[in-house]
Amino acid sequence: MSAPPETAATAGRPRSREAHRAIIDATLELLSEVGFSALTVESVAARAGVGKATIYRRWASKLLLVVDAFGELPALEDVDTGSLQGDLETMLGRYIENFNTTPLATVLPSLAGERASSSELDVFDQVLSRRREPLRAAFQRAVARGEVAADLDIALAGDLVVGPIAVRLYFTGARIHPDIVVPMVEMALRGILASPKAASES
Amino acid sequence: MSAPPETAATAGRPRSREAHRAIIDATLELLSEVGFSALTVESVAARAGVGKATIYRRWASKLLLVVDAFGELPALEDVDTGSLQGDLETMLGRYIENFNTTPLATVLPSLAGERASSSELDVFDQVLSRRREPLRAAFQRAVARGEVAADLDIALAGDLVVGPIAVRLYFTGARIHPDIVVPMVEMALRGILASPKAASES
Amino acid sequence: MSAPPETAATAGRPRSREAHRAIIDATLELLSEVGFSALTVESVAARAGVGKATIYRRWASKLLLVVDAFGELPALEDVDTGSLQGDLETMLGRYIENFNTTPLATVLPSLAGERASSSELDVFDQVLSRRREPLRAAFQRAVARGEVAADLDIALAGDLVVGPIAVRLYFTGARIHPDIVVPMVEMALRGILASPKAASES
Amino acid sequence: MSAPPETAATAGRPRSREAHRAIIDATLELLSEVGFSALTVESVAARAGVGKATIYRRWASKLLLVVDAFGELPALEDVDTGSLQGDLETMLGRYIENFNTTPLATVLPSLAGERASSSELDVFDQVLSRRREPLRAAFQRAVARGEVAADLDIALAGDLVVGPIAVRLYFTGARIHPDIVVPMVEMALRGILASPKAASES
DNA sequence: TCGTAAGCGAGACGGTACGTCGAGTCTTGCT
DNA sequence: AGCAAGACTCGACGTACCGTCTCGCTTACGA
Repeated sequence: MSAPPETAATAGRPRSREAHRAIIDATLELLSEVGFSALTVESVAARAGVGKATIYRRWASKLLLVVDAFGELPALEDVDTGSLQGDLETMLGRYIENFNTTPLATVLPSLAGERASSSELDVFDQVLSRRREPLRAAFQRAVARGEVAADLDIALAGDLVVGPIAVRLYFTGARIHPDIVVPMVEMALRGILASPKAASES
Repeated sequence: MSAPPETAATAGRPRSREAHRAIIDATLELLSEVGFSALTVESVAARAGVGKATIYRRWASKLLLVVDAFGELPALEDVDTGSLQGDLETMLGRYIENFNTTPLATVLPSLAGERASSSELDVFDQVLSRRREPLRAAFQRAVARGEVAADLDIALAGDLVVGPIAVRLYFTGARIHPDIVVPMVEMALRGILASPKAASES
Repeated sequence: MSAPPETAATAGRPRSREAHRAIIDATLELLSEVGFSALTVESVAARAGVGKATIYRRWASKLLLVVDAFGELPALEDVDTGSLQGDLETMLGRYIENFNTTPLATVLPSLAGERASSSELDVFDQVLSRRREPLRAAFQRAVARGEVAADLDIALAGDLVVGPIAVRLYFTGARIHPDIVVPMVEMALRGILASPKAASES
Repeated sequence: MSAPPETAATAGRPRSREAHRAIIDATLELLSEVGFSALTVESVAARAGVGKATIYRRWASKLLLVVDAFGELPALEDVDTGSLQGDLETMLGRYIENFNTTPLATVLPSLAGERASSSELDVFDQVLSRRREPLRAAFQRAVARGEVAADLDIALAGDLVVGPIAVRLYFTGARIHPDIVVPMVEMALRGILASPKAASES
């Protein structure tokens, strides 16, 4: 992250926190309004009441600015309901709400798409994996509770749960309806819970 | 699609099929070489040995050109092995190979990302749903065989199967290893096959 | 213009002459309306109801077309009043009228200007010298009458008479007022008539 | 003229004087080499080592740029020899030399021709009249000396002297030979000096 | 307390690509 | 073979952004 460094000992005028905030805010506003590919650094500067150099002093490129702004958008939020199904339904239900209340639904695909053809977006990977951390945590709790097999491929299980949302988000112009969460989690969870051994026993 | 229209009787010199092909081919080549966001219409024109106007006469924007070129990249390929699991493993296995042999792995996320913040990509939706049609067909065969419940939500089932691939494609820089297909299909399929009714019966 | 030709003749060039006229007329109209530098061959073709190829079959370039069209604009008109002064005043007076009734005032400078930086306008020279021929003729009559010195540099004399008009036409946006002709001719003529010998005798 | 304004206190980075000079110089060079109508803004930018936007920031069009560059080409140069004839012969003689040493011979007709069909060239008029100022001054000195009639139409007299040069410059591809100056001035001057009154006296 | 080093808004800079337009050529089918 | 229509290549247009670079100013720290 490029938050104003705490490191001291720098001479000269310190970087303005207000400018930093104004830039991030303007970026998020504009992402909502015009989308990612129509976003220009010049418009961000104008909206934030800031010179372009002030932006480039903090971020090396427009992309990295947007990645940082994206980092302020709501991610999966950890919830411990006591059961895996409860955790997943709550977490994903809340997360989906963000698609309608923040530019997340456009920014996330845009950045992911850009990452595919850009090499400078290693940063993006870290942001993404951090954002999915609560999901991993929920699975680990389930393992600890003995709710799922100990040798469960947690990464794959996570992808299975999140997959349908990703597919609809990327491949569909339509909004994702919140009601889909329950059947979606249910179906994915059956696949996850029914370990091969259990399946053969039944 | 902007394939030369079947409508006849147009006055004037007809549009050149060679130019059309050369443009699409150049686009695909350049997508492989430099990726989507570094692709320029000018470079396509130069590579195809074509004037820019000839491109813009056919496609209103770089984006629509790329969508059309994308339409020529390999999609899911229908295979009927007799079992749902066989179908899915074969289809997805083959499809994943394309990520390493075509620009698909960069173009698909790029276009999906662009669609999120662009309104002119309605076309893209049609292309995408056509490309997924074989998946739907495989599920319908399974329904006909009684292999899965008749009231299965086929769209959701499809998303569940494809989801993990999408997640890894979009959110990871890493290549998708072909070996993941078998466990991936297995896990998804367990969720799909274990219908609520069957589960309560057992 | 697309009405079926009345000519009974079969193949060949049934509309050839009409097309030629239509092209020249359209060119002159458009020169009046939009001026030389905004004139496009495409607009001429459209106005004339003619294909571009039909124009290029006759003229090698837009410039040569305009030169030809220019050739149809009124030139100096030979008049024999019996005296040099009478000839010049009449001829120039009439000529100046054309500046207000034809696109001459814009086309002539435009072509002259183009000639300066274009090598293909040799043709233009011939057209120009033909257009000035009546002036030369008037001077030769004056020589024959003994009205001017036999060794008069007729070319220079012509330039002197026409010069002020040229200067005003080229260097001034203002229209040339017809009343200027009389004093202009008078002043030039005094320079021409007062031969060095006559001057020394007086 | 677009010389850097004297107005102070403008925010932001000031416009580069070097860029300005480089653009004008490149324009003049290219005018010499390829002529007016083959001059492109892109080539000027390339030659000057400047972005196109830097040119368009200063001049609204190629035409206005060339007008400004033209303003730096040598004009009539005021000379006071004591006699009108001496002044004119010297001034015009020197001026004609410029036709062979600068792009003047092509730029002047080109601009004049363009002015005829373009409304944005009001600027050009001012440049032209400033350039002819020395001629007017010479005539006024002659009036003061009593060398010519006090009521002489100076504008007309100027046009008469300059006229033959203009005619040959515009209507002839041939170079203007310096030797023509003496007879040309002589003939024009006789017309100017021989006032109507003097003529009637003789 | 004051110099100085860096940050600040503004906006010009060199580039690069955009999407448009026109010149002059070529290719249809019709006459 | 000429014609109207219109697509073709080429190349310039004028615009818009990118990321960098001055300008003339604050603004805080350290001497």
